[in-house]
Amino acid sequence: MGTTQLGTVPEPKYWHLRTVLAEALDTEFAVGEILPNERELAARFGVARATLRQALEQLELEGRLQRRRGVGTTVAPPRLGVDVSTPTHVWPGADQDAWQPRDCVLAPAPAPVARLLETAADEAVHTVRRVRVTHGQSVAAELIYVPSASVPELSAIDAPSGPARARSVLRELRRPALDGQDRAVELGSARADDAKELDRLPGAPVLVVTTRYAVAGRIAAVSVATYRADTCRLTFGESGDLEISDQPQERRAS
Amino acid sequence: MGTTQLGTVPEPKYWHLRTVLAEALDTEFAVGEILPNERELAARFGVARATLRQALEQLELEGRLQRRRGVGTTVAPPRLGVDVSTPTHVWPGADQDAWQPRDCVLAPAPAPVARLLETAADEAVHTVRRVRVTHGQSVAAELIYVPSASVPELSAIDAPSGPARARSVLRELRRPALDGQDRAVELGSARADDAKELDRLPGAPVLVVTTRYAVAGRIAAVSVATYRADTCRLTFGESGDLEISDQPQERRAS
DNA sequence: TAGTGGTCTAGACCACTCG
DNA sequence: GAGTGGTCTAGACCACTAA
Repeated sequence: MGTTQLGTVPEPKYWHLRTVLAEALDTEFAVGEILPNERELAARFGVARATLRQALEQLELEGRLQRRRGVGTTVAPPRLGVDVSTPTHVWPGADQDAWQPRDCVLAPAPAPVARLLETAADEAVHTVRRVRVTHGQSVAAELIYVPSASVPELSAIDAPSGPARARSVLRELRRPALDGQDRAVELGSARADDAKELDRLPGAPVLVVTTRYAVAGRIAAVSVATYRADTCRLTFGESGDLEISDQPQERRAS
Repeated sequence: MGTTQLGTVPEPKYWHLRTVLAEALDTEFAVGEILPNERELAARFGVARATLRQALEQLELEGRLQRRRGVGTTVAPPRLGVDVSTPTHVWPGADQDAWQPRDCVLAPAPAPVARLLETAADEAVHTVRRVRVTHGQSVAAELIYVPSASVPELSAIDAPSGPARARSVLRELRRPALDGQDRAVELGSARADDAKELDRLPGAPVLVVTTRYAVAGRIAAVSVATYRADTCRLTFGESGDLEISDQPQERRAS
């Protein structure tokens, strides 16, 4: 038996369909244009609607399509480059950045966050919720967790809730000198509350950026920001003008 | 009308199933354990197999499950933290890093890459392929594109192809002084060749890290690295020991 | 060869948007 | 109310793995 079988691998229909559609998007459609509806596309390609949807899901995951219930499927614009790099010693909300404070509650953090903060699982922490808006679009929702022990002054804030309280907490947060921060990016799916904020359905793919803020050698705060994976490209450094949105074509073997 | 309707939103079955399964994973299963097969699980929960699969797909996307055809569905270990931060002035392959050179060809770059390099779409560029291995696992596949003009010495390399040529090219690449680099992360789906290298099926979700290398104010090289999104968490800075793998629980509204 | 996940079908109904 | 995408069903067959 040969080592590599060339013609014997039957490509799944939905994968082939994805390729065909991707080429059509490049050549026959403009950004924002509406595609024929799923039932018509499925009929046109001679496949079941579920199969056609599998191909569309791929293209949506790659940021090339946008689908909205009740409206239709449109050709997505290139992904927005969103800068997530920060000066090492700057707290969130330090200056007029792109974030809009939404609310702040005092509640126990989720278990994984509590582990990062090295607090008891049931200890209440200040939780600021804010949303990042770029080009008129909500691209990220963030939760910032601050244990009371990190910034004692927080307990003196009297605004009961809402954006006002969130702003106060962020202001007080700037008191302690920040040693540094580090960051991790991973794939996740939007929880119900984030999905609503981002105008997506629950389960939509998101890029989760977890940041730890260190003060005096300890983690003083943790933020978990979820970015829309379909419309965003996270940039670090001065790479805001990067223009990679298309998938590279299939390469030829050597 | 009230501002928030609590019981009126019928949660999709697959989403509810995802939650139930996620809790079961936390409490009843150990890492590596094999779940009952899909047909049995579907029967147990009284749903169609397709619906059950939708829930499993979510959990796989979140890195909590691993599914292998012919084998079964197992509980995934926490995601590997993979450091993707680099000193600003260091070329790839500069020292003994975790990458294994595979091959190098001289071929036209994909259109989006050519745009980044500011080369003609049909101009042949040196393309190094290498694979990143951590803990005995292939976690990323990378293509490094270097136009001949950037490093003239490359044309003198005589190794025809294979890892030897790839190593030679990476060695010559270190000649010009690197001004700096910048980086972007976005969601993509694995092409056939990358999927094979990463032991995944085509279309599997990947985190695409695009790096531009600047020399004398111009982009001298571009690398596109695709990381397995299911098993990897990309870390920047000293955050290698971050331990966020679970999704935060649903939070209570204020 | 038995058992697993992966693909595919042909329907049905629902939730949402918009004219 | 018409049209869209989202969810769901109950099957079928295929590709792959391992005993």
